[in-house]
Amino acid sequence: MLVLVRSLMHFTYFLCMFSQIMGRSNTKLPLELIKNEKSRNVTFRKRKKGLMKKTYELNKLCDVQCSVIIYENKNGQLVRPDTYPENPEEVKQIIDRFVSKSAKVRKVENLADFFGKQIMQVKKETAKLHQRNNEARFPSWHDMLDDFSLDQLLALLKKLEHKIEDVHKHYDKQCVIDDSILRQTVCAFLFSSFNLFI
Amino acid sequence: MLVLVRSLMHFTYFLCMFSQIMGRSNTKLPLELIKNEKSRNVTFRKRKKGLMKKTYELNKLCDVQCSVIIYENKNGQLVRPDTYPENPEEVKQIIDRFVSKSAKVRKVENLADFFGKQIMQVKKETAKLHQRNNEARFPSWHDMLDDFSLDQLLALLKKLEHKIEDVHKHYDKQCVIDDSILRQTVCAFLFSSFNLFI
DNA sequence: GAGGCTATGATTAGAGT
DNA sequence: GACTCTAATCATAGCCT
Repeated sequence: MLVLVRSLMHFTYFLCMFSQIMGRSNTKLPLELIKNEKSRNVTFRKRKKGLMKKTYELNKLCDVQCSVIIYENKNGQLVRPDTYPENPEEVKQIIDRFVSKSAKVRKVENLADFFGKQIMQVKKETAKLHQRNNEARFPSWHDMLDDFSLDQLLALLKKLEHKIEDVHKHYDKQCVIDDSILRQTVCAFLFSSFNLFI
Repeated sequence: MLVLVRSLMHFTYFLCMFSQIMGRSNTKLPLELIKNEKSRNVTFRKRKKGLMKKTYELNKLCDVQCSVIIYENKNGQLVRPDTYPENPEEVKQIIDRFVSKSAKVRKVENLADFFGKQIMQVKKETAKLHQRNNEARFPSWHDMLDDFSLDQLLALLKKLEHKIEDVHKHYDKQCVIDDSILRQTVCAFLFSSFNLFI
C-alpha cells in the first residue's frame, strides 16, 4: 500500500518536473551575487526571515545568547538594520561583550576621554593665566582677530556644523545615519580649535 | 541491475522505517530547551554551523553586510564567541554601526552637549578676560602660532570640510556609504590635526 | 512590496562508528 | 567530540495573485 502511494507520488513528481510548471527549478542556485535585482530582493527578504527564525530556534533550543545584525545594501540608502533580537537594547547587551574586547573601540572611546582631559587641562591653565597675568595684555590678540576673529572662527565652525547637519538631514530623510560620532568629532574639533586661542 | 539495487535500497529503507531504528523520528522537535545535555550540545553545534552557512550565503547572494555573534552557555565559563565573519575586526566594523546608535548614542550626544557647554563657558571667560585685560599678553600665543597659525587652522578647517564633501561625493557616486569609514576618516583627520596643536 | 503555492534541495534529529 | 547514515522536516526559488 505504502509502496503504491509512493509510486504514485513519484509519478506525479515526474509529471510536474517534466512539464516544468511549478516550484523550484531543478538546478541549484549558484552561490554568487544574484544579478536580477527583483529576485535578489525577494531572496533577501525570504532568507533574512529564515535566518532570523533559525537564530530564534537556536536561542530557544540550546539556551544560548545569539545576535544577528543585517544591513541591507539598498541603493543609496542607509537602512535601519534588521536584528535578532529585534529589541536594540538586547542586541546591544549581547554584542557589548564582544565590543568591549575590541581594542579599536576602546581607542575611539578614549578619544572622548582624551578631549575631556584636554578641557580640564586648558581650564586649569586658563585659571592660572587668569590669576597670574591679571593685568597681562593681548597685544596681538586684536591683530589676529582683525584677520580672523574668534567669533569668525566659531562662525566658520558653525558653518561646518551646519554642513554636517545638512548631510544628516539628507540621511534622516532616507533613514538613519549615525550622527553621534560626527557630532563628537565636530565638537571635539571645535574645542581643539578653540584651545588654540587660549 | 540498477533496478535491482534500487529495489534493495527501497526495501532497506522500508525496513528501517518500519523498525524505527534510523533517521529522524517522526515527531517534530518541540521548540523548547533540549533537556538532554548531550543531544543539546550536538544540536547546538549542528545548528550553529547551519546558521553560519546561511549567513554566509545571505552575504554572498544578496551582498549585504551581516554579522552573527553566538555565545555558548558553557557552565560558568567565558567562551570566545563564534561569529560571522570569523574575523573579529570585520564583526566589529559591522556592529559598530549598530553600537554607536544604541546606548552609546546617548553618551556621545551628552558628550556633544558637554563640549558645547565647555566651549560656551570658556568663551564667556575669555570674553571677560578680553574685556578686563584689554592689553593683556599671552606669552605662549605666538609660540603656538609659530607652529600653527590661524591660517593653518583655517586651512585645516577647510580640509575637514573638503573631506566631508569628498565623502558626500563618494556617497552620491556609489549610492552607498559606509559611515564607519566616514567616522574613521574624520576621526583620523581630527587626531592628526589635534596632534599638531599639542 | 506581501502573501500563497509547489517541488526541490537543504537541514538536521537520532542513532551508530 | 567528529564523522557517517537516513528520513522527516524545513527552507526556499520560481511561479502566481
